[in-house]
Amino acid sequence: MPSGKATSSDVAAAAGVSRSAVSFAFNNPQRISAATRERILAAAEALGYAPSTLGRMLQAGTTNSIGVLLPQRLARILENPYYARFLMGAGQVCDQEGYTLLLTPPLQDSVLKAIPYAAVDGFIVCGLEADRGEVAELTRRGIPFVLIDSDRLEGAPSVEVDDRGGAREVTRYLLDLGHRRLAVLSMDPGPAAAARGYRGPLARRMAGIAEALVPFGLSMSDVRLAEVPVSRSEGYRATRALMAATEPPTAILALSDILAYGAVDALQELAIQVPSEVSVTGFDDLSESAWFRPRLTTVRQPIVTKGRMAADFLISAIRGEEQHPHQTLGTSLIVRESTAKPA
Amino acid sequence: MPSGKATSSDVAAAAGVSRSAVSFAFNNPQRISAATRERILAAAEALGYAPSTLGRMLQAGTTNSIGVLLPQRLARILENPYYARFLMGAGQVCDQEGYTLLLTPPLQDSVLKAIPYAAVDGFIVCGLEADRGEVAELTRRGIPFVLIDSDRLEGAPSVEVDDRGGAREVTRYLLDLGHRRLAVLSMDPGPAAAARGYRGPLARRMAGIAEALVPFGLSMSDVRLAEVPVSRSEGYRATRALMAATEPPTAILALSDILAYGAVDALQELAIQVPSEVSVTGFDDLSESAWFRPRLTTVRQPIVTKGRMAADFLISAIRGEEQHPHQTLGTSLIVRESTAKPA
DNA sequence: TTATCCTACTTAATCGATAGGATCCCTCGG
DNA sequence: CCGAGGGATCCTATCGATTAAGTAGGATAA
Repeated sequence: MPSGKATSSDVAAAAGVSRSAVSFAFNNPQRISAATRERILAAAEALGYAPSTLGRMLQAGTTNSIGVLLPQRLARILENPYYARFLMGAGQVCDQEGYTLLLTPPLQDSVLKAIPYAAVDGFIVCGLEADRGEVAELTRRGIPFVLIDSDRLEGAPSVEVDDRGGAREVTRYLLDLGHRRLAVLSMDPGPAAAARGYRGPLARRMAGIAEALVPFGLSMSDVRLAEVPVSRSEGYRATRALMAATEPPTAILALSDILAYGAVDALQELAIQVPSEVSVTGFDDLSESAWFRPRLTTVRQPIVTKGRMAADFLISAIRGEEQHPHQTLGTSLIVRESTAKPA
Repeated sequence: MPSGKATSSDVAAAAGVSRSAVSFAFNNPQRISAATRERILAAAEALGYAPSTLGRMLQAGTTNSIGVLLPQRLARILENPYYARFLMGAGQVCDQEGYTLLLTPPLQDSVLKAIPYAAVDGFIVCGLEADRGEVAELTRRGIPFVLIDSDRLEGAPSVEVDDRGGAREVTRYLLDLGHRRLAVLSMDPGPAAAARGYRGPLARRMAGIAEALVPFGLSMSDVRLAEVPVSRSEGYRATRALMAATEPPTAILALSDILAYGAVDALQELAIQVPSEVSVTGFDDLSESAWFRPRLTTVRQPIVTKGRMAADFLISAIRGEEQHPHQTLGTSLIVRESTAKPA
């Protein structure tokens, strides 16, 4: 048997029928006699025939697959529990609706280049910061998409989070406790940030922090800022550096739980008590944060819901139901045990 | 502009050339004059034309995508850090080779049904326990695949782990420490297990445990066994039940780090000291386990390497290079702080 | 007996793009 | 002025399946 090569024509020839008959045998049994159907199926079996996925997709014009356009390489994305949870939310909807999930990382470092290589019915576009070439490209291709972790954009559905409010709240909380020497442990905004300033969630969080500082007569220039890639070890390293300064901070406000974990690691190693000597806060409220010791005070954002909603919006768009829904999800401050009044 | 509807014929008509010319303009510039090319590209731009992904794939016979055939729904898979790490390994290779990664959960609870809906060049097949219908189906379709977390099978490349050795080693370690009342906290083998017995990694781990017991004059009937779905809270619940027994175990041997975390949670809540009163071991050595308190003693399996290797084998198979490589990866016992001699 | 209707298929168009080989046209040498 | 050469361009088969529309043959009804 010529492995994997049998086509519907081969089966048709073997069974002495036309290709249409073969198709009917598989998809439309009532349009063909039982006897012929048997004959066709037998021939198919003998030849090891299975209908080509691509052929069917091309004809049907649908892939039953949704793409996730990622801002970074897979290896980086998947080591981040944030994305795991986000994908979980999107996955819930996919499970229900029978879609598969195509992870599409940049191709040759270009998100744009990756688009033509993904056979999907629509995209969830994650945190694109740089230019908006992607949006134009998707629009011109007529592929539905939903924006996530980006800036709100008319004409495109999106799911956003109230990052600004969350950041404002946690900052105010620390200030209310009496902290004045704050350090912000932020994710690396990438090389483009110098030129264009912050974008998306990071911009909103920074704005929220700045906002909260005002009533206390402080500004961003009064807080120490460390920008590092999101990983526990980077959080650790940055915190060690931060604490080595004269007048080290009394509170570390991390913009990601992962970074906060690293900060606590560093403090523990330096034998600095959390929270009695230094307070630490996170952002995200990953499930691990409740188990973490000390239990982490953090800003909860509904990551799973975000994923679910993005997938929901996308599927609506694919079906041509809704046009351009926007949704902003709330955040909430979860006070646990990693924060206290300064010594 | 008729959004997303422009085809190469439309462009050809608009530019006054044939469809081939359009194709050349995009893929084979040297076969066409610069002037015509410009004209075609201009027409394409005006019409909002972009070559159809599916069309190209059908013609090229390649999708640049590899599928991961998953044994459970996406929502379940993605909440398990084990899979996140595995996918990360596979993702590293995809990044390098320019493949996308298609997550393919069962369709209507059937792994088999999901296969025809995935347009991929090959599959990584994860932990299929039930029957082997999938292998037959993939073979008949002529799609390359690699088996993971399964039983070794001639005629199909696979990447396995020495689960048996790892389980034997950790069991012996606990016995050597002096523990005699062991509890095994195992993952739920699913409904089929009653009829067919254990399969794959679980079978091997159980065998390893049994093997280690022999020299000490013990057998599986001397250890308590709890089988639960892999989640921290299930580990917690099972452990509470385990400890409520008369003569509770002095050591809990979990077959997954996640379950071990849950076990420690439960013990801490019961104010039972780990490791001085009860020892706990895991399996996997997730990166969190080194940060966990007490630092978890566990069996390390090279999950990321497994993912990388699976993807490597698969891509070799897709390119028709290697035939049916098998690889068995080693495990190693990582002794940390969650184990000690019994009181 | 003939018009009518089904059943069971077949024919052919369609989904979009790619590329081998044929064809066209221009230029240059003889 | 004609033929050869060569670059530009076009024709058409192909990838593999689906499905609207058409047809042959038999059964049914008038």
